[in-house]
Amino acid sequence: MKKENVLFVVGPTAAGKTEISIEIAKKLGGEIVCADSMQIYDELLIGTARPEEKNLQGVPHHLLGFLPPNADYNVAKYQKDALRAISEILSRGKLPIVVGGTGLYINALVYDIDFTKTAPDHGLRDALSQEYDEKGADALHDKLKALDAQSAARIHKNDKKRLIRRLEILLHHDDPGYAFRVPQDRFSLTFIGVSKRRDILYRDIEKRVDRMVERGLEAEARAVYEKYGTDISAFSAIGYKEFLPYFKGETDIDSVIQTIKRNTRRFAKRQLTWFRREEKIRWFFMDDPSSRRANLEAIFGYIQESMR
RNA sequence: AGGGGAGUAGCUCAAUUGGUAGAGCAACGGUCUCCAAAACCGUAGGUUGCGUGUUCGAUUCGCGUCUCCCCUG
Repeated sequence: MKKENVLFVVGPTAAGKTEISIEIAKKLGGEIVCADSMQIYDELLIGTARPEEKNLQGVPHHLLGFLPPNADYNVAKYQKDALRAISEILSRGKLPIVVGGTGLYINALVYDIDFTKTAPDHGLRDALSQEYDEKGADALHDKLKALDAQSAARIHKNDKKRLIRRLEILLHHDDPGYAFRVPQDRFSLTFIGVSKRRDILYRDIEKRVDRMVERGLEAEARAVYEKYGTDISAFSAIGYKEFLPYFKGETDIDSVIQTIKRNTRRFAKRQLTWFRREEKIRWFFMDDPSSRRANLEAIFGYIQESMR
């Protein structure tokens, strides 16, 4: 039986994924599934560059702004939600187009990862965290080495979060051998990478941040801050957390804007690093707005060829 | 013009009594399987403005020169 097609549109922030994915959806009869860890939250509109309703052009979008900012969310939940959205879209005979720049969320759909047998144990995590702080990084890292040398080699001792998570899994299942990065085989996947030459991407990031500020980013960040405080994962979004010192009167707005630009640039770089590893991605560079049409044609061509 | 101060990494600045240069930011590479716009690791970069003198040895001291800043005219 022929596997069903799922299209992925990935790439760094500010490269133009949103616009292109809508064009693809219109042309191929698709529906979009958000794979962006911050655009899933409601009330973060400007700063996450979430497409506005009026710009969706009738293309159905899923998992976009569907959670309150104080929701407790993670990859495991995302995987479940996204897979459900994908099945629903397929059942309507439409093409699912997963669009976003959150590599981990993408991987939860691309690789065969079962989160259900490794549910988080917060008590154990706290205990391990305390042990890490008291006995030092080496102590926990040695512990991991004894249980699973392979993971220990991959996880740096200072990477507290992963160290603890890995130990958590191992202490719950004494089987250290788990398959890492095994491709899923339910769907036939096609990957479009949308990017720009580095200097152009950086320039466009700065322009976009300036535009966000003009559109009222400060007020939006303040509203989220006053309503939910800082202790929610949504407030770790770039474009929000940077306002904290400003709200406390410790710095001026210009330095906030500079920091947002800097953090966005760093973020884009990390995204590029992440996706660089995926060899199946076919990259398209949107450096020049005047060649937009030609790029779209090339993308359509590639999709057609790939999904045959 | 005179007096004073400063020239060191792309930027802002360090460098104990002279022992051939460090940090933050920026840049670049990488990791990533339940907070991921998070968290973490790493790399590179400088004829210390230029010339000259003293010295075993000069970013450091002397002289000259160029540039910038401040003050006075």
